[in-house]
Amino acid sequence: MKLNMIAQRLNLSESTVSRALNDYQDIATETKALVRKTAAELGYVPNMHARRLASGNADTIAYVMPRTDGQLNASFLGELMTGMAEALTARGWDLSVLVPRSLEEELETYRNISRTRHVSGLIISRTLTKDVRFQLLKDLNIPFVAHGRSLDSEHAAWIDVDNAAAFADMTAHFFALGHRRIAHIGGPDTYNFAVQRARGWLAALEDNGISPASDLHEVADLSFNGGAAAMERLLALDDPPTAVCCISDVVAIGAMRALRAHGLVPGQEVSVIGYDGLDIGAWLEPPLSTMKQPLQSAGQQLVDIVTSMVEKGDAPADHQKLYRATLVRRGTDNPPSADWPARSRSKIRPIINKPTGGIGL
Amino acid sequence: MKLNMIAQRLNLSESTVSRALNDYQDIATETKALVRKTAAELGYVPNMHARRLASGNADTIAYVMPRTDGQLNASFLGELMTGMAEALTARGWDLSVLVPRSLEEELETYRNISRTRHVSGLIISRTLTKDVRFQLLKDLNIPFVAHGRSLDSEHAAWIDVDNAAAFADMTAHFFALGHRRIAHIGGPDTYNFAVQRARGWLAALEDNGISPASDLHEVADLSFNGGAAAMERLLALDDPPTAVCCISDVVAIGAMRALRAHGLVPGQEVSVIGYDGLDIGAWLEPPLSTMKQPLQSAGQQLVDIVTSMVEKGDAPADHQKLYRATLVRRGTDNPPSADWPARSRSKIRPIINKPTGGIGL
DNA sequence: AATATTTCCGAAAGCGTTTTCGGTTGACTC
DNA sequence: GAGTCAACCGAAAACGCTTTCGGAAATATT
Repeated sequence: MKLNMIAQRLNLSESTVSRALNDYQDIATETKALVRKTAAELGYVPNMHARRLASGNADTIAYVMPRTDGQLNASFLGELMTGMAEALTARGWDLSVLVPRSLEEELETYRNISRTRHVSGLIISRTLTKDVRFQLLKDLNIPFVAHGRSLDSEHAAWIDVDNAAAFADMTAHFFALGHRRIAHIGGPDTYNFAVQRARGWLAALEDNGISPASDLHEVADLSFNGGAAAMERLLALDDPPTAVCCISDVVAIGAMRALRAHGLVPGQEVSVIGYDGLDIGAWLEPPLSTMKQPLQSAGQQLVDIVTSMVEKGDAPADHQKLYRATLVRRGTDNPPSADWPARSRSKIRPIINKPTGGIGL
Repeated sequence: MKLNMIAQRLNLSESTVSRALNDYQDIATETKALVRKTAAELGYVPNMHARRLASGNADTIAYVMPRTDGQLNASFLGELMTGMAEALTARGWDLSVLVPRSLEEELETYRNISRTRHVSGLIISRTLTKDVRFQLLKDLNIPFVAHGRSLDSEHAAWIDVDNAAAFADMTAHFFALGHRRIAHIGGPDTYNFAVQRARGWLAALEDNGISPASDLHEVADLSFNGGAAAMERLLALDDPPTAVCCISDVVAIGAMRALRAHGLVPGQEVSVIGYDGLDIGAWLEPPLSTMKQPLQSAGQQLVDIVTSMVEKGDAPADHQKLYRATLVRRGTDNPPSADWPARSRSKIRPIINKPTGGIGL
């Protein structure tokens, strides 16, 4: 089952067999065929370590998993990883997973990789507005592609959703439905996508001749609780919004809870649209409208890009792709209600809003 | 940055340096210290491929990701992988991910691994009642640990939740609340956990002197739709249940939707408890009660087990661990309602129940 | 017909470790 | 003071493959 066995059997040299299997041009076509046939017969599988040591290529792509901020960014994760793994195994490459505990550890890992080259390329995600990784990876000369842009990603490879367009669409949709007080619950602007989404919302408002009221822009933790808290603040306004653009479905779900806590029905007094297209949204009461990004193939794409950079030495900047998210109307986006905000506004009071804690059996 | 450089610098042989770094007993303590110091100074990092080729150890654990049945087992996935990755990097090992497209492909992958040994151990999950992988991996002599048991797992290493106990607890809890018509929405019995959970439910019924009515045992797809459909069937019964034990939170959420579609409120006319402890459950209306399994550390555990089997050659059967799930009461488990089932039973009719499909913008 | 080109293959030097096997020392035993 | 043992280290052979280089045979060029 080693290379030399198949060489012996055919009275060829090891090197010839090796080159035959690797499709070198200086091997006769029929020799190649012969070698491949007997290789298959003998069930030959090359030893990865030997191959990698000799060639210097690791044939491995590492996915840098975001340090879980606790969130279920996860439904996402499964699809993404499946896509990556499939694309890689089709090529005979390995998928490795890195879960750095801190930024410093992450950067240190990158430095190691650049030394040993035991990973040929990286896929990073959860990009920050200002993200030092871009510069470091470039300096270290490690091929990589980012899932999401950054201010520092100009010369890097990335795929991303057009966040601004998505939130502009979302906002314009609310406008078309008749809404005029359209709020936005965004995220910390260390996340680049948070900045972009806020920008899209703002642009759409201005395009439609609405002067954006700064009190309609809330910043929330990217969590259920964060969404709930932000919505509380919006409801406490003198002139609360009739529609809310939420930075994520998770945040939107928190916001829905806050509405209910005040006896309001999402999509009735206050319309809500989330972002991510989580399946679960369809099963809420009422079903949550959302923007869905096409990430079924994102994993594939990312792998294609980074392998191509590794193999063909493609320039990073040749690989920048922007996708559009599409609106999925499910139930929480409707025209504004006539009797909202009601006269009896005094009834709206902040409410402590925590999910019911678990009680052990 | 190679081994020989640090050897030259110290006037030692490569082999001495190597053994020093690997803590061999036949190297003077002070020599070791010296070697390690200069290794650190020079920023030496061993070449994985060379090391692995020479030693024959791959120092890599592969996680076999379940072919996504579409479900959001994903929040789960994130936690699990984080745990595994952390435990492995602490040891300097790699985490690799396998996503086989079919069973046959999966088995073939295992055969390859047994040849090349480019993976030292496996972590498999989503175990089936009758699961051929156990026998094959044993025959191939590949160290592995399963996340979940099987009929074939007697001589294998595994960690699992006590599914039977969990569903017995759940059922007993319903009984204590006063319920007597307690249904179970289970899964296909190709999944071992489905069998165990059904068994737990059944056992608790009998323990409490209830003769289980076979019409109260539904089998569902492990999906939102599956849960909804199963609940529809239960509601169509002449004597519908007052409480339902659901095999998963996802199924439970589908069931809740079905209840609402009939104007019923989960936890009022019909109580519902799910399983998995998904965070999202707390944000439903009403919040879904559930059984939570302690999978925070499952990844760690799995890695500990499999690495120990690889390194110390531990016997698989020494590593079998059962955990208990705990009830998290949130809102859908309450005493039975007096006026249910109502006399006006004729009102209950099957309803086509699909989530509102998305409409593009 | 002699030379120049291809076409195809073998030899051999790596790739950077690990690991076995002896071989020197110096200390210890009697 | 010869022999025995430890303690410590170096030489060298793997590990299984890739890749460069040169050479022989076959073909094309003039």
